[in-house]
Amino acid sequence: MEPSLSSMGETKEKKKRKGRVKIARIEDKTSRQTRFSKRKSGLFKKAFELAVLCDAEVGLVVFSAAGRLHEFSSCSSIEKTMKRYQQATCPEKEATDEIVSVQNDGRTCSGSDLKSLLLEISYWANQENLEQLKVDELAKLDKILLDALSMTKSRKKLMEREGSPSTSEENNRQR
Amino acid sequence: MEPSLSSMGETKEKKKRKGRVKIARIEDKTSRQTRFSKRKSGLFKKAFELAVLCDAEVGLVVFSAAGRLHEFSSCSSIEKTMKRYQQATCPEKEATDEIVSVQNDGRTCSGSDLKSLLLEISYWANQENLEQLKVDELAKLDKILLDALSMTKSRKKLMEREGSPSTSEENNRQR
DNA sequence: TAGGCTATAATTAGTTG
DNA sequence: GCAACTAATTATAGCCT
Repeated sequence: MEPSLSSMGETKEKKKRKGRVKIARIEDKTSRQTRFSKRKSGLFKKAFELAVLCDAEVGLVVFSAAGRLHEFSSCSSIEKTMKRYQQATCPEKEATDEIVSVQNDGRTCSGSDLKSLLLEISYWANQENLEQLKVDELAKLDKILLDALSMTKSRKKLMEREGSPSTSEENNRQR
Repeated sequence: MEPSLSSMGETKEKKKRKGRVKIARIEDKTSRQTRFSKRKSGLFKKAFELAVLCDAEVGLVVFSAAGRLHEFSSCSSIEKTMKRYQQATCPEKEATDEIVSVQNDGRTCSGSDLKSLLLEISYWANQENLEQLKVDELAKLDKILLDALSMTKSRKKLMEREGSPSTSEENNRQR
């Protein structure tokens, strides 16, 4: 079974999966396509199972890197789910798209909201020209990361001290 | 509720999962909610991984049995994905444009690592119970933030050394 | 190119605190 | 009802046909 080229300069084995899968863009096109096909099947299966097991309504839309559309819907159509989605989110239109406009001047993030920091980061993640950030942009991103980090840090400390979350938050629907 | 194991010297099975999971509506309400919570997390994670690994655009909307909305988007907003979906499914418009088709292709790889990290962070931003992260989850997020930070740091250093504001060497493969 | 195989990684059902 | 743990199932990366 062992073909040739066993001259590996590596110190370790190179046969089976070496360790945990690194979640980063697969550069090899063929491999990426294969992975996409397999993982898409898996994702759809999971979506289906969630819908059936838990009596949920699931709408799922996926565009491959090549731009091809794949969809799954637990009910008659995705559009139906989408309408419901819009009704649920648009009694008052806010958030979502507005994230973009949250430009950080440096002190807006008073540290009370980790989520908004992370959302801000996700804004940067979607920048097309991430590779060509200018120095000041980079500095901004840097600061946000630092802020988020200090927030997780302090929260961790808090939890260790208390030993219990003790967040008796309401489970009722917020909006 | 099983009091305890009196005689566990048996050679047979313990009383763990008995067999494959049957995909059918979970009747017990408590159990259903628990399963929902766990599986929803899993589904979102898979969606996120597909997006990053395969450079896909994923939009996911879930309504729980109780009618609560949960959403995930690999880009800034689900609505964006939805617009693309509608364009893709309604060819009756006209063939005016091929806008949708080539949007994310041909990105450079130098920014990919940072981008992946930021995307990973945006996955956390989509977590609804961000306020109540568990210790190990918090640690994970922490690590990602640190990674991203070290990456912005090193890039900043690189830029300072070169003295040019941007695109010194990237100019070649600007496509 | 796509489908199968298999060992290993990852998810999760069931339970306990 | 959530969080941690464990065992068992399930998904899948890497090969191979």
